[in-house]
Amino acid sequence: MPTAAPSTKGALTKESILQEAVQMASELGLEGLSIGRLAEATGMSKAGLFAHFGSKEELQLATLRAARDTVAREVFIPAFKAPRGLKRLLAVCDRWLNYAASETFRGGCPIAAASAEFDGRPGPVRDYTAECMVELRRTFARLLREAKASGELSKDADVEQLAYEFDALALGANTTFQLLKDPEAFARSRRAIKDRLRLYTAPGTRLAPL
Amino acid sequence: MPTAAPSTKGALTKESILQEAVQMASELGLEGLSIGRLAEATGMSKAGLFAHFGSKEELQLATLRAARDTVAREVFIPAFKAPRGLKRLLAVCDRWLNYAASETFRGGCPIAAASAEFDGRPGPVRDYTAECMVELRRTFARLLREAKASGELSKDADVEQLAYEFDALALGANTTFQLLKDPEAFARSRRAIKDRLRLYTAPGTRLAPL
DNA sequence: CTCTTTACAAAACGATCGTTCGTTTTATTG
DNA sequence: CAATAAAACGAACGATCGTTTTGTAAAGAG
Repeated sequence: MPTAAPSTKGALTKESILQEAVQMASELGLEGLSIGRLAEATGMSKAGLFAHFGSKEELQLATLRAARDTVAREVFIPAFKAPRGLKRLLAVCDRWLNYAASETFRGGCPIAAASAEFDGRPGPVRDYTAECMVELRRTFARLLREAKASGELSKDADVEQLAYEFDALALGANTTFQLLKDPEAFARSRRAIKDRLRLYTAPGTRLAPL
Repeated sequence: MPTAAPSTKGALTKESILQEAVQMASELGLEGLSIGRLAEATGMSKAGLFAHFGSKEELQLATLRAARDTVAREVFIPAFKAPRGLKRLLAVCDRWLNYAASETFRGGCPIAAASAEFDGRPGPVRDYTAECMVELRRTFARLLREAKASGELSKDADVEQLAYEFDALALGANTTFQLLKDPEAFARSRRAIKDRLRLYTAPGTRLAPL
């Protein structure tokens, strides 16, 4: 659910702060996202900015929520306009890879970055990150299940296994691209997903847009 | 090449420092690895510890080198005792996944963690991390090429593509396990690699130990 | 044993961290 | 307009960051 546009002054600046915050978090991580640096980038005072969140941890959570909203807006919502089943699954894959390849976030998906950063630090930030990460895989699994129910996907396809693999391939493309700056990663992940799906679909099935 | 055991006092304590450093880096990242915290953990003074490295960046690099030595010792060297080709490839996969699942590093592979942490921060740390990451994929590619040359692997297998996929699956297992603490990830990645390989090997080929 | 180098510690540096306190500016409302 | 509430500020807090300086004990070489 993308947050509705608010009108009050406070919520407005908070939005613009978070817009900058997600960029910083995608490049420097949620710890590198320091209040002083963020204040400078937004042209505010540390104290004024801080008051919007009350704690660094809440700023981190708000930043993650903003990133998740963006994913919903750029990936899930448009992809879900495709008809239920295989088409929708491919739309999610396609949109997510485009999202990761785009300049939406200068440092790649901030949620994926946070998941590596906080996987060893228990707390609400870690929990929320894990929830977001699981969301993608669960969506894959659900869409695969639908495709199976409708007969688009073979009965002997292991839905959870495929969802796991697609998840690893999507995230892997993001990681590889950020580290090596070589966009071939996206093509490779697309190809892997396509190849994998072909094994469980009727021969000649169109797998556009992948 | 694991560093030979040194004898001088300084090199000895430096080794014990790095032993603690890789653990910290695996849990908290290379930035979370602070000199004060590391000094406390090793029972030394900040200054005394610092003198061994001269800068934080050099400490980070030394920590990465130590982690890479461990990977060589626990994964590559033993796996390379397997005969060239498919067996050796499977040995590397198997050993790497065991390494990621083991308690060798409390927070998972420190190199994988560093690659997510530094992919947006240019400099020698980022460069070295990228080099280490590429090493795994290049090894996969080389072993696949050998397997292809020896006829173990079908002529129409895309070596680079498969190496990419195995890389994503190995790294993905590490990431997923660290975030969700569910060891099923390793079994899933093993299965995915095995399934993928079966497509390009003669029917009935043994894919132990995976 | 002596000399020299190496290894470590204690203390302090300036910078930055997250956070708090009062105050002042800016919006919103009656 | 005046009254009230919300938003932003400047200054300072203690803590920690990486780093430097200075001094001393231990280790290695002759």
